[in-house]
Amino acid sequence: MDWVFRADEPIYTQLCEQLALVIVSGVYAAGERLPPVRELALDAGVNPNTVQRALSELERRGLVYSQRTAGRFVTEDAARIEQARAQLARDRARDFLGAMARLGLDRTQTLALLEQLSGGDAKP
Amino acid sequence: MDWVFRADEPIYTQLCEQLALVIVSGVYAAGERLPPVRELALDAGVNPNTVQRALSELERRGLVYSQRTAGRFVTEDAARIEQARAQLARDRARDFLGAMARLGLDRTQTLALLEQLSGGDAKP
Amino acid sequence: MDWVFRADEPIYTQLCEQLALVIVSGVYAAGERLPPVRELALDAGVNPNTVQRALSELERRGLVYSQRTAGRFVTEDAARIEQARAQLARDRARDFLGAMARLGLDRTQTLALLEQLSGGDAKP
Amino acid sequence: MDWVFRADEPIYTQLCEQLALVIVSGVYAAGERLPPVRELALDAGVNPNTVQRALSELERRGLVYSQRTAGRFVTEDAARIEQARAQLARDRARDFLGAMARLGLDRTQTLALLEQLSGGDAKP
DNA sequence: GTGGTCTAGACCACC
DNA sequence: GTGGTCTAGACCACA
Repeated sequence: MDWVFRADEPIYTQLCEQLALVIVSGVYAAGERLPPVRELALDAGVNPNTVQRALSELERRGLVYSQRTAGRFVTEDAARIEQARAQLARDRARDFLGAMARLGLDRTQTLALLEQLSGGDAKP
Repeated sequence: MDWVFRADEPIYTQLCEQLALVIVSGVYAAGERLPPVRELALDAGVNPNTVQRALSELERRGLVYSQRTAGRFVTEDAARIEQARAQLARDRARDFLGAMARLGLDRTQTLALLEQLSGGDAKP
Repeated sequence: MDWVFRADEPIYTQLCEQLALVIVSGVYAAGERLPPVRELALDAGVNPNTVQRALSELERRGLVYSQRTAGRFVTEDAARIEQARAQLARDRARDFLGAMARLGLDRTQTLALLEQLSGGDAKP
Repeated sequence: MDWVFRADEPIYTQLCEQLALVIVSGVYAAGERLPPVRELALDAGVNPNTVQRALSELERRGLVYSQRTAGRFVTEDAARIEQARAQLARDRARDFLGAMARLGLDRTQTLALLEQLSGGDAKP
């Protein structure tokens, strides 16, 4: 993973978001064990406490659960993962529509652009 | 403006991108004077040279032009601005499709989600 | 190389021009590695940043490309080099015609002079 | 005038060259009075001694002559001026042929380029 | 006061 | 050791 953080939002929320992303993307499958906190912290270049906080939030959302001694695991509840995936997609889509609106494209134009884009690789 | 920079890309390119965005969004109209380099630098919290570099790139793209003593101005060529706007929209749309694909949504599902989202503010 | 700079044009543009010249002249062949930035800077007696800027412009023109760790290389695209060579020749020729015009020689007289000069080393 | 000097040759020779140029170009007509040394020096941003030296050389070549009290004048010998003009043109032409040779164009190709160039304003 | 250029010096990622 | 980026600070031309 390549962890990238912006300066305008707490790192732990961004970490949380990115972890949710890799989970719903299936990088870590349902029921799979997550890397230890220390390892994640080292990898992301942040403080272990920050990782802890992000994971707690994911736990609150029901995406991961922890077993005292064995570590943390992705939930085995596929519906939960699916729900999170749908939520992330919805958020992204909403952001996208907002960005396009700021660029002066209404919903119709945006959809038209996407249709057109899917056709083939237009030259950039 | 709220300038936010990520750590995975040079500041000057992000600055360039964000400036292009505010220009094509009409925050600075065609022919309008941009703030002085030093002011932008102070505002964005970066070195004037970095701003200079970003603006030079915008000048190369024909979005702005500079008058040595008077300052920098948005181009008066509306077509240029329109073209840049279309390009930015295309880039965003492409990124979006990629992100959705990573979330497991193909083109049809993505379009359906956008359609559905148009109705109103669904629960967050 | 003997680097000579005039005072009426930025160093980096002159550097760029002179580097283009040695490339299209074949001093550095297609695909060949250029000296490191720091070495060129030392050689030319300018700051490494200035060399960097000149090389970036050459890269933008497609005459050189850089590999982060290995150094900079002349493009392997012979057509690009040939195109640049033709462009330089055209520029030089245009300048020459202008200079001769300022000396009062029209096109016919200029061509005649060049023809005459071809014979051998006339007395200086 | 915009006086520009390189660093690889004594200023006085370059000054001499440029003064010869303005004379044979007719900026100062035959018999016309040249500006005082001090004025030229101020204008060119060099030491009056340097101007003196350049003018002495021009005097040696017969392009100018000095009258103790009245100042320096362009020679009234039109043939001398014409001869200098021809010499300058020859020098320039020789330099040009050399530069084109370094760019890989032989005399035939060079002449062809000039012919082609004179036709119209090709886009750069 | 504006844009533009240049220098000096630092740090980073990559191998 | 390589290219790349960034900062700090200076100077210049121009009006």
